[in-house]
Amino acid sequence: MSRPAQTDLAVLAALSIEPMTGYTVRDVIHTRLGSFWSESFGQVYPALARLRAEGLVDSGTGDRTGSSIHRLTDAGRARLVELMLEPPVSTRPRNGVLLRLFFGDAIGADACRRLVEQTRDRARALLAELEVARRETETGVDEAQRPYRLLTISAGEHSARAAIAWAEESLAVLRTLPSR
Amino acid sequence: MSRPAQTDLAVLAALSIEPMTGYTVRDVIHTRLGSFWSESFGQVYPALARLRAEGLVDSGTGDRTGSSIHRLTDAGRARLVELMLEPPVSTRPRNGVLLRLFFGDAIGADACRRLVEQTRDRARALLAELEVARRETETGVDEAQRPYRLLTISAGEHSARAAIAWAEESLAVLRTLPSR
DNA sequence: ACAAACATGTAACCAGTTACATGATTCA
DNA sequence: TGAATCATGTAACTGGTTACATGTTTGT
Repeated sequence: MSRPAQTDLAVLAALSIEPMTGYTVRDVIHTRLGSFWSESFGQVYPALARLRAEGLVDSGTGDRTGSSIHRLTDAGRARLVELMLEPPVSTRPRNGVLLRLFFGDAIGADACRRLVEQTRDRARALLAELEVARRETETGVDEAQRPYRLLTISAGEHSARAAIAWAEESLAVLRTLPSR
Repeated sequence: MSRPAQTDLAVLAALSIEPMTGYTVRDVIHTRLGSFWSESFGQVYPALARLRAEGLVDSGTGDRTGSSIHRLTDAGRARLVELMLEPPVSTRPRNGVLLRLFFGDAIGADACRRLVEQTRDRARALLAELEVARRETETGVDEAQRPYRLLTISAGEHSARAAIAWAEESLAVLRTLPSR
């Protein structure tokens, strides 16, 4: 995969839902894909300019003064499929909580407990969000897309439930260790 | 957290196990923390130079010509604790598999199935690695550190098992969808 | 003798965030 | 009227990877 093809993919994919402004592209990515993807405005706007220059999106004037609505061209749709079929780029892992727990003896069980509790609470919050997303998807999404969307929600649910189970087990262990 | 404090933390933490060369620092991070952390040589060597300049590590000559053994100073040990107690920096999520599955309708169930199978196979391989790590940790690690190390192994196991369960469920769903 | 592993470091590049600068529209 | 949201874009920075360049030691 060439340049910031990751961002290109996400932007083209967002536009495949429907034509929208750059602001909305970022917003859709943020709110709908937020649990597994992210883009900043600083990425989205240059990406749109690049994609427009390559003829992959076509930008018309939007509702407001100065705003533009971007829509996929046929070439853009083809490029989207092309990028989708490329092997996913896996970013190197960087889990600050696990790094700290691995060397947890240096800060003691109490400090570690707080980290684990935070992880658990975030997983719970995510699970609650996913519950909402699941309901919305089961009613408000096109039948062809629905099973795919549900797959990603299910991934989040499995992962969040695993995190909660791990956190609870870990807290039980940490309570038996010296607090430092 | 200031400059590349993430890398400083990982390097100082590695050196807290025992004094070692830069090469070994990277190797320890790669092999022992590999499932949740990563550093490249291009990060480790400049970090060591910086930490040495700040008096946080002390570098003596190693076994080979040109090699140096780095060890934590008292200031380095204090800095390590300081960094460990700072809130973990969470990197924004970027899961290429879920991004593709969300828009899976564009490439069809067959292509998605391959992605899910790959995810499942990787999780299985990780689980096997963690099994080895668990055995090594249960026998070969200092009693004070052992429970903390096991916590991180357990996190990997929970997450891998969740990924496998999700993948199997998802494959069942995908088999019912048109292949495109 | 040769390959693999150990060892160090730099330079170029790239991906991505944050902050800044600016302004329009909507709604309470 | 003022705050929140919608909207666009740039610039500086930073965190990180990859590739390059170089050489030693160990083990087969």
